[in-house]
Amino acid sequence: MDSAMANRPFYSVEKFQARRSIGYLIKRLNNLIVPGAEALFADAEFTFSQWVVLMAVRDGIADTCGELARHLDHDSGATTRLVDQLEKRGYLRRRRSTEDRRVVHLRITATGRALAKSLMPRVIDFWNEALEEFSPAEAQQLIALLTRLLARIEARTLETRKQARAAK
Amino acid sequence: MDSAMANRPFYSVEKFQARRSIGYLIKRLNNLIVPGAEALFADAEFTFSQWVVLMAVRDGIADTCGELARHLDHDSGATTRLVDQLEKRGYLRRRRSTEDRRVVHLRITATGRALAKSLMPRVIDFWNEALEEFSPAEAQQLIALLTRLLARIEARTLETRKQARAAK
DNA sequence: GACAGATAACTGCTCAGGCAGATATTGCTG
DNA sequence: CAGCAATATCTGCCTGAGCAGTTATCTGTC
Repeated sequence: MDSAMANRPFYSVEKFQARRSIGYLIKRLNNLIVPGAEALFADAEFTFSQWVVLMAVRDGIADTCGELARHLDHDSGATTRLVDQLEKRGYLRRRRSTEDRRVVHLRITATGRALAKSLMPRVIDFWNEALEEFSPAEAQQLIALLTRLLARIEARTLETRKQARAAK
Repeated sequence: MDSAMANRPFYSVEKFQARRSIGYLIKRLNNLIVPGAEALFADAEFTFSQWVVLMAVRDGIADTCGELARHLDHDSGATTRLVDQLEKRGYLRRRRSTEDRRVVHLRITATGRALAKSLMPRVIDFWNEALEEFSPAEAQQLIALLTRLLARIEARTLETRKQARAAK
């Protein structure tokens, strides 16, 4: 569980192979998972992004549009439109904050909660099937490694953006 | 290295948390990696997708448009246009096959090879920095786990598509 | 308390990428 | 060898998402 010490570089120009590149693997996984998940929601006409937003609000990961956009590394404009749709269909509700009148708080409605609950088993089954040949320890490890990598790349991204802003 | 035996389900409806979901982690990583990589190529006006295509052709992962689309789990129409751009800029070349006149073979040009070579160090550095706190064993493990998961989900996707086609 | 700078949400513009259909070619089957 | 299904590529269309700019609000400074 403890993080390792600094090492010499993992990749090198000579030995690099696309197939063993994490970026390649993640891109392909994403390209498969998104439509795969959307197929699960086909009868509800639900997008994977919409699902993620609904779950993020339900689980209290994000309370406002901005937080949502930051937590999902998503454009804030696109997030606004995503929330528009979910609100129009009655799964979320917007409420202007009283403390800071710029922000709009998001809350899942009873309908939204019911929908999330009814779709959840499909998602669970999808992932359990995908992980069928993984031991619990391996699944845990995969999640832990991805989480660490995410934190690392997130920090790097913030750093880069800060530099870009300072350059202006 | 050996794969584990069948287990009871890893996820359950009660304990599911978005933050611990592999789909969520992969989506976020993808959302960070794609623009991050594109920033590396900014001066070459290169897309991450274009980079992946160029590398796939260079490394012989794919020889034709169709293979490319399959290997990257990408739309074939979009792939055509990607190749259009890379060809127009002189990085790839199309050549109609003589054995099967439907297929168009792809080959990287000297210019394309030179570009790939010149950009490679940036990509290597990006990933080595991202993996700085991972031991070589951990990095290997992450790649191995992602590869297994990819194979699994890929098989499932093919199965699903076959069923969908049979239903017609 | 006026002004500057930051932040939240939203809107118009543009474009990559997915979907469905068109065309050319091949292979299979009777 | 006629006909039909499958395959490879390409094209038109449309949606989703990123970018830049707008408005409203807040915070900090002098």
